[in-house]
Amino acid sequence: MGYEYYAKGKDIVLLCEDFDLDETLDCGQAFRWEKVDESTYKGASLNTPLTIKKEGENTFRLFDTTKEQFLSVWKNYFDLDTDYADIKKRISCDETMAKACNFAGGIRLLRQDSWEALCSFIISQNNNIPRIKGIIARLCEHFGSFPTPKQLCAYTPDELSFLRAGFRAKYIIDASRKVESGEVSFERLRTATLDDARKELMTITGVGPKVAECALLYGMYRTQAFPVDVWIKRVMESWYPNGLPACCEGIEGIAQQFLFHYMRTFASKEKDS
DNA sequence: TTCCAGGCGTATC
DNA sequence: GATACGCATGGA
Repeated sequence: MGYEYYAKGKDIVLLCEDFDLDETLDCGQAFRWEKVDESTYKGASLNTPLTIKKEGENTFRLFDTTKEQFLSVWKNYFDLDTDYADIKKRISCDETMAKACNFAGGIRLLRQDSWEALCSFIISQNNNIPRIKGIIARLCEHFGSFPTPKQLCAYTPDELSFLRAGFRAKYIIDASRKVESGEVSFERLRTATLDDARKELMTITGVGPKVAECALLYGMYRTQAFPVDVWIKRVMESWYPNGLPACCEGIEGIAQQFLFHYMRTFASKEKDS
């Protein structure tokens, strides 16, 4: 288990199992990654950019990355200290879960910045992925990197019209104000009960049950959080009418990632045939 | 043209 | 507390 890494020139070479770039970076949990060729993604976490390329089976290159950057940013972001082989083994307690884990075995739950994730999922509501990515790209371009709550709360919705975020502009401003003032505290959200954390997030205008759940799972690594969208609704209706199996307890959100991917591909194949 | 996209706020009952 | 409807924008 685990991973290894070493510096090679200006880059970091990473040896890591259970890691697929498409399944992890292009699956709707993060919106700043762009596929630049068959094996390479370019993106960022907050203000740290990265180009990462798959160079071989379980081998990746992180371009222009120091050991310090790798240890302080990317090791955590890609959740490298978590043993996904062990997780998949644990949650493969019935045929459906086993198939889902086997189908997209390289999914990892990213440990994204809390603010960046909250902001991104506010933008995601009633929206499609290309547009979500466009709005976030314009946001980062305007501020030079992902804006802090302090930077954003100085703006009015009109001044953010360049984002073309529509009715969501006022929502991200309200979020920035509540985070900046401490009315919403990520430190609290990470340690509070899940229900208290949900309630606190939903004091933000434009944050309902779905966005709160996504922020908790993708931005605070609250692995019990379980966002239910149309795909997961289908999963539950057709495969788990009585809820997820007990082996998923505590990591329902990670199980959700595997099931989401499995159902989407399953459904598109049904459509083709 | 109309519909829809990883929803939410508001009005109404 | 349940249900319908509008909402900005842009691609299909």
